[in-house]
Amino acid sequence: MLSNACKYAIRSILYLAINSSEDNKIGVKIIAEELETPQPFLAKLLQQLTRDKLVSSTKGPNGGFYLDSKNRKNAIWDVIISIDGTSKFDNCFLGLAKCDDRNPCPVHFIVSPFKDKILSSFRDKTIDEYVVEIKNTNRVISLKDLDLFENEDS
Amino acid sequence: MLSNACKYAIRSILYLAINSSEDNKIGVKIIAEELETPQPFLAKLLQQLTRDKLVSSTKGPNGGFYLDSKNRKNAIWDVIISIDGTSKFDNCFLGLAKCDDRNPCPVHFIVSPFKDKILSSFRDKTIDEYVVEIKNTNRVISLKDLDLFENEDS
DNA sequence: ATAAAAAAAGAGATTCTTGTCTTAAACTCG
DNA sequence: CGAGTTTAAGACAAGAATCTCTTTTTTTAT
Ligand code: FES
Ligand code: FES
Repeated sequence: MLSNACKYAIRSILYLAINSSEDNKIGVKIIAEELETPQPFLAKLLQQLTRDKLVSSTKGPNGGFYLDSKNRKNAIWDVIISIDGTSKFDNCFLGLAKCDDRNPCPVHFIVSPFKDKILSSFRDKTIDEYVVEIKNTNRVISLKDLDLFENEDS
Repeated sequence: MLSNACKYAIRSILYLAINSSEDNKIGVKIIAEELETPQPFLAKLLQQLTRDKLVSSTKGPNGGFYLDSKNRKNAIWDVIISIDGTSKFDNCFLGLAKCDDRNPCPVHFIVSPFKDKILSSFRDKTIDEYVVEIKNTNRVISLKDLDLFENEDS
């Protein structure tokens, strides 16, 4: 559904939302290590996001990427638009030319409610709100955070 | 989620399930036209499906592809395994290394129920059963069938 | 000023997916 | 048998996605 590029970008934005500030800019190197993504490739993506004003950056020593308060008012959806475009969300799951309720493919009514949900999750919440939700519910973003509950079987 | 190749393959199987029989084999050319897919590419896919005994074929005049009663007992899931493999269904939507309920990414609990549904739709029904469902509910398979209800606004 | 640090930019390499082309093999029918 | 038809197979080509490398520009700190 999403390209690798877009997945990296979303995870970067969330990472920056949680860990960065104007006083604490983070370099590509760190971000790439934390998210375990290819470094120069991620750099390209961050450049793209910066061009589209979804993240902020400064050069030089103590420079790096961060989110200012304006950036935090955007939605994940804006990241998807910037990197992947929206076509993958509009297209039919089985590749038919059109996807709508009146000419549904065999899985349309399974796929369609899911699309709506994920869409509203990405589009109707600001990054800020997203982060609050992530913190409240202990969601994982980077890879290194995995297996948080390794030894606490429920 | 699914590759083009896999979408073509699924649509072909469904097309053959509805339109072919041992007495009515269908050539690649016709199938490719009906589904509006690149012909030689589809031929490759049908060869692959034939190797995996998901479709049947005979060469020569009046030859072509068809589904025998054994083929019809398979599931769409078998097509996906044959063409794409299952990894796309196992992987995390945001590209994290593992996808499970204990280390959920921010969208895990949105994506996960959908995966279960689509999976059971593909895995727990035979092609035969799928076709019955398609016929009962007027689902669209090829592109040419689109806009069936053009002038019957509900 | 100068040196170091970091992003920006652009060219290039690799791999994967998609798609094409050509030849071989098998089958049918006259 | 022999001509025609259709799948099978394999090599090949184009394109996109992914990833890398090098150079330039900007900023900070000394
Ligand atoms: S028509 Fe196929 S997903 Fe909507
Ligand atoms: S952990 Fe991301 S979808 Fe399950």
